[in-house]
Amino acid sequence: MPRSSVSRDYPKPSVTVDIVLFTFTEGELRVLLIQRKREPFAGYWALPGGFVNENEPLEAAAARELEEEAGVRGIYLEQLYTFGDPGRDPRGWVISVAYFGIISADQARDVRAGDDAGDAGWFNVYDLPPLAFDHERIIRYALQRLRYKLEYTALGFLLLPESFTLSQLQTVYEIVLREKLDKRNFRKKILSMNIIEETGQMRHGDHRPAKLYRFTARAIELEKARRRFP
Amino acid sequence: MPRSSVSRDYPKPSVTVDIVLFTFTEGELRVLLIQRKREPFAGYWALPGGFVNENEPLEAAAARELEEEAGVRGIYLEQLYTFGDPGRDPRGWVISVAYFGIISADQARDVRAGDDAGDAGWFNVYDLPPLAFDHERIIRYALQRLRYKLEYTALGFLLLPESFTLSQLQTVYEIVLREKLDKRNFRKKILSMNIIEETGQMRHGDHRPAKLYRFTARAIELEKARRRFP
DNA sequence: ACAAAAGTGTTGCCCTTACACCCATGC
DNA sequence: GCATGGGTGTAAGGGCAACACTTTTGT
Repeated sequence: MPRSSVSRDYPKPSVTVDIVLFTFTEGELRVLLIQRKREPFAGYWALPGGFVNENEPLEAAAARELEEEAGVRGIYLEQLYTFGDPGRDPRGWVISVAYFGIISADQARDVRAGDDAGDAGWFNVYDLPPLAFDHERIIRYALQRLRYKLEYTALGFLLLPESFTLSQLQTVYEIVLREKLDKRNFRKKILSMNIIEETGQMRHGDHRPAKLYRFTARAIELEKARRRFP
Repeated sequence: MPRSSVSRDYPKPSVTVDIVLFTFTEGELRVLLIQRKREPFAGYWALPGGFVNENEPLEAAAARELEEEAGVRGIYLEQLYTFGDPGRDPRGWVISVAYFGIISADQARDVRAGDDAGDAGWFNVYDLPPLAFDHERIIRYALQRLRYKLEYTALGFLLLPESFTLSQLQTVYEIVLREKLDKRNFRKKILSMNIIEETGQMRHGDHRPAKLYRFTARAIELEKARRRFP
């Protein structure tokens, strides 16, 4: 058998990107889904995504699809996994590079269905509608990654609005990790990381007002440093 | 712009797999490289790998390429990252799904150059020859992953022969992590994990004989459990 | 005044780290 | 007998988990 060469005329796969975009609103961890207009899986909900253009970096393709289908830009994205199992797309040989993204509750409000996509909507990740392709599996994997990142990076803040209370932050952790946390220990841990600071403002609700915090520039630098690779 | 569809005649990329296969022999952490016979980069060393066949699972493609180019089977493999930057292959649009693998010193001895590839050789990962494509970057990333796995999984054993001394194991850790470790603390830590057991044999060398250990079935189960996803 | 969430410290335990000497063998 | 790597224990410090009450506000 001759050594493979790019110039041969062997079949090539279609390559897509799919994005699992998380946010946290109304006390729920939610994923962005787009309702499919066309077969296969017309009417089903699916992850935003689409075909990669020639000579387009993969992450750029993910960012472009998010902008086209949901009208959002400047999102935190990282590569999740590449799915290439035969049969994952009934149309033929399609390899999908899945991305994982986080968007703040503030930004999530700007999401609108794009021109060339169906309706866009945010769904509770623990209560999803039937999904197209292998997208449920992709979301499960992304959720695992999100948990893991929350456990030992400072990434939780990307899910929240710019200023937030410690109780809100704790709720995010509890819902993502699906476990109850001790209030005092949680506060100690987060404060000792030096990644948040008081804004000086208070949030007034039904009861005792709560201090508002924001993430420090340092937290953002830390996360960038962690991403120096690849 | 119409929504993308598989049936359209847009260009498709070639998709390859590249495998970063590590082993540990003669006191060095080594990577398997194949010398290229053809342009581009003829004469350069490169990662084993090649084109994915139609409807072939990606990991199966990686395993097949390792067998074709190096004659080894049954290797531990996991997906590393997908590289798709424009210009990474001078022949055109090529997306590569990189895999990360570990092979024991025992198995590494069976490696031979495959029929359709150039010479195969093991290279010290800290002293690599000039590499084709972006393969140096891929190896750097794989090395980061290897370190990270060693720090909190029991995967180091895959690099060693079936039975080994604690000093050998410590050397592996020291060379992979590039840091000197305390002998007593290292032993305490490894033994407390319950992942190795004495074989009852001793290794006789120049000096005081050393107990030989093997990894327990439990260690292997632990690692499988960790891989339940995706 | 009361309901509800905000906020606050201490203790015990475990795990990690630092550290130095004797042992068994080959030559 | 000596050179060489093999093998062993302990103490101090830091980080993590468990745990309950007071404060502040809105109604």
